[in-house]
Amino acid sequence: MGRAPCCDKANVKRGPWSLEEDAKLKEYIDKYGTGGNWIALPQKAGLKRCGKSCRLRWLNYLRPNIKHGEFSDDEDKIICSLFASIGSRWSIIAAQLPGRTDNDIKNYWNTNLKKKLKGIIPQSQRNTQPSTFSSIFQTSSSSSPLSFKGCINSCYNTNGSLKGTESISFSSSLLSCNSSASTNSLLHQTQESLLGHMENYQVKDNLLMFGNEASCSSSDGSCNNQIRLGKVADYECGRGTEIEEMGMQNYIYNGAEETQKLILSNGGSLSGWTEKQNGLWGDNPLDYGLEEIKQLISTTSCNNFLFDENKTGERALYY
DNA sequence: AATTGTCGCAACCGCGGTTCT
DNA sequence: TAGAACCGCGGTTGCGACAAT
Repeated sequence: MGRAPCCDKANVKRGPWSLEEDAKLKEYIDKYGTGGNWIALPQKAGLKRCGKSCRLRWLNYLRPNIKHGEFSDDEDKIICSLFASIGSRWSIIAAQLPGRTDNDIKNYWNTNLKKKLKGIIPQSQRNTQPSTFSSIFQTSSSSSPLSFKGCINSCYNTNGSLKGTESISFSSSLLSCNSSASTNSLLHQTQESLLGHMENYQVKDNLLMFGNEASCSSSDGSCNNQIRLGKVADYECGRGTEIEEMGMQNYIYNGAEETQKLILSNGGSLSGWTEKQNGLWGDNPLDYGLEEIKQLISTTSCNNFLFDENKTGERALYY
């Protein structure tokens, strides 16, 4: 048999902690420490609380040197940088910010930082935006281990048609190497994602289409308002690994998190795709510039679009 | 002044890995 | 070695405070 149950759930108090409870818990831990056993602690301390609740209260509120209140710009930057690098691993992020708790940072992120960093223009301007913008989307599926993010950068003329060469890029931290199944799944989800979130696009027969089909007018039959969604059937892990697929040339970056890039193109050459030495491509998350972080941050928000009038051309997004 | 809506944060829930009997 | 509890984590919820109408 295993251990005895940690607490009688019917007889433990829940909800906000009173000053008296705080004092009891603090006094007990100051005197005896946690003893490495949170479950036994409340009884010893004379508290009618679950051990789990005591632990949370202590770690997030009562323990010494906890910082409350405003986050500094430096803290903002560190949070953003680390989030861009490792995602929502709040405990790790908190470890880099003395006095801050994971819960604190998580709340701060969800309620302040995301909004602070996002330059979201009103919905009413989306479809009439005449200049360059980037559209960010993310999708995830509970039925699949894949969770990926990506962006489409598009230049639109004032009439809403697409202009210039466009590119689309995706990244997935969970995509396994040389797995065509994963790749297919990714592409499938990509299409669903596009269909679900990109109101200005449609996917038909593996073609991501901008505007309407009638706008296809090239003399050679090719359409500059279409992007072919193909699969990168085979690729290698490793930073700087060069791949070629459908006439494009790009790099796959394999960082500490096994992050890899799957990049799809409209079939033409993708000039401008190079391995960056700094910024987003950097190894050290703290090397990220704030503007770049903003872009990264935006990718973590489901179903939201970020419009950036100052950026043109291709850009990869990853985390 | 009363009502409704929004925001921020503390606390809870559930899951996965670890530890213990 | 199996099974149950413990621990820590990230996601979500509930509620009080404040703002807008």
